[in-house]
Parts: sequence; structure tokens; C-alpha cells
Amino acid sequence: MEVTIADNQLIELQKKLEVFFHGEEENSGFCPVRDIMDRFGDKWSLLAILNLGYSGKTRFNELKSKIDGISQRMLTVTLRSLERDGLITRKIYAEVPPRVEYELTTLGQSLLLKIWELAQWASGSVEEIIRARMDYDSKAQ
Amino acid sequence: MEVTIADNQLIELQKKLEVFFHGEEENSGFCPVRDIMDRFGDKWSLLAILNLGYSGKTRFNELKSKIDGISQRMLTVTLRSLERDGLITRKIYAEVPPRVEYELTTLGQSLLLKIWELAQWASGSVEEIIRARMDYDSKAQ
DNA sequence: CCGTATCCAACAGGATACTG
DNA sequence: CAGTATCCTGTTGGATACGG
Repeated sequence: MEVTIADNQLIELQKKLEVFFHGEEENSGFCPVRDIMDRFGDKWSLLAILNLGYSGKTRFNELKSKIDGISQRMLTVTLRSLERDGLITRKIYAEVPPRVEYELTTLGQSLLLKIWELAQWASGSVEEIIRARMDYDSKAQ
Repeated sequence: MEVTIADNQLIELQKKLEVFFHGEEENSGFCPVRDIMDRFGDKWSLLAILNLGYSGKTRFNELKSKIDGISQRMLTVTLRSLERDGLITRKIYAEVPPRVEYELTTLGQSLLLKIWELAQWASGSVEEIIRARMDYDSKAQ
């Protein structure tokens, strides 16, 4: 049996993955893997973090204009959720008209880094994925 | 104004992020960032990849039993979508009873690596996030 | 300007039954 | 075993109107 370097790397990774497949039962059903999925499972969180990372401190409507297609309601919901998780801060200025600024926390910035790497992967794999899709669709008639 | 090392790192990252915020209009509305979001925006794709990465070549029902809570329908839908994107392969054996095995492609393995890093982040940040949530909830009464 | 409240449509996704 | 087909429900999230 031939074992390539890539195979060895995969086996290494599989060993590391074991961590995430243990402790699920023990800790009263709580599993960190499932917890991130819930956070990233919605449409807007990743985009909001990317935009906040790119723009730095940003006001509500400024952010709304940058995240294409998001409604006022969903931006509010998303930002509240991110604030609750300690990923962003929400600063209100007692002015008229009111001003509210959002900004990534240190924790949020560390997540930004991971999301950026994911975006990097996507950016680098986009062509291959599109090719795979066309290939798949052509075979399916 | 004080500039810390963290600030400099953030500024570096912001410059890198510019890539993802250009070309959206040009390429007929297509943006790689939005494309990954669509891929990761569903409940099961990341979990399926993590499980396939952990278990290697896996049969349908074996996978179903490992992804807690997934229905037969959603596993089928998710696997087809991943196959279409060239992230997994689907191998059918002409036996009775039939056997179908799923496995990550090289592309899928490269994504697995990124997802694992994300899972790492989540695992390391879980306590801080939970603390933030409790803090937030207690203030909200 | 920055929200909240309400209503409603679309769709993800579960349950069940049935095939190759 | 590994699906497809059908039906149906719950959540997501958009549109609109209104408040601080």
C-alpha cells in the first residue's frame, strides 16, 4: 500500500479531530463543534465580522449599506447576537441624532483571522469548485 | 495615539481583506466571499466534512448515525451538494444489498483543514464566549 | 439615526411511505 | 442499504409601520 505525504497529513489531522468527537455525551450534551456550527450557520454573522474587520469601527447604517442585501431587522439581530457572544462591542453616543458604533473585540479579531483564512481558501478554490459544478451538471443532463 | 502590535496586525489584515471587497460588481455580481457563505450557511455541510475527515471512507448509514440529529433526507441533500462542488466522492458498489461509500477529495481535505482550524478556535474560545453570554444576559435582566 | 414591533412569505428541513 | 417522493411544519428573514 502506498502512503503519500498527504495521507500522513490526513492521518495526523484525524488524530487531532478526535478531540471534537469526545466529551459530547459527558458534558450534558454540549459540544463546542456544534456550538460553532450554530454561530456560523446563519446567513449574516460571517459577513458582518468580515465587514467590521475591514472597516474597523462602523456605524449601523454604514454597515447596512456595506452588507449587500441585509435588512435592518437582520442586521440588528445579527449584531445583538455577536455582541452577546463578546465578539463585538456596541457603543452608544448620547447625541441627537443618536450615533451607535460597532467594533470587533479582541476575541472578534481572533475570529476574523480564521474567517479570513476560510475566505482565502474559498478564493483560491473558487475556480476548481465552479469547474466541478459544471462537470457534475453536465453529467446529470 | 497609541499603536499596539495587535493594532498593526489588524491593519495588515484589513489590507488583505480588500481583495474580497473588490471585484464584486465587476464579475457580474459574483463574489467568492458570498459564495462560501452560501456553502457554510447551512446546518450540515461543515459537520458532514468534519465527520468524513475524522472517519475517512464512510457508508451512508454509518455517516447518518454519526451526525447526530440529521435526517435521511438532509444527509442526502447535503452529500449531493458537497459532491457537486467536488469536495467529496460518491462510490457505488453493484452489490446486493447496495453499498455506497463517501470520501473527501483532495479539495475536500484542504477545506477540512480550514474547518478544523475554525473548530480549534471555537474550542479555545468556548469558555470566553460562555462567560460573555452570561454577562450579557445578567445585565439584560 | 437607530432601532423595535408586527405581520407574513419562502424555504429549510422533519416524518412518513415507498422503490431498486 | 440507500435512496426518492410527498407532505407538512417551524424558523428565517423580508416589508412595513412606528417609537426614542
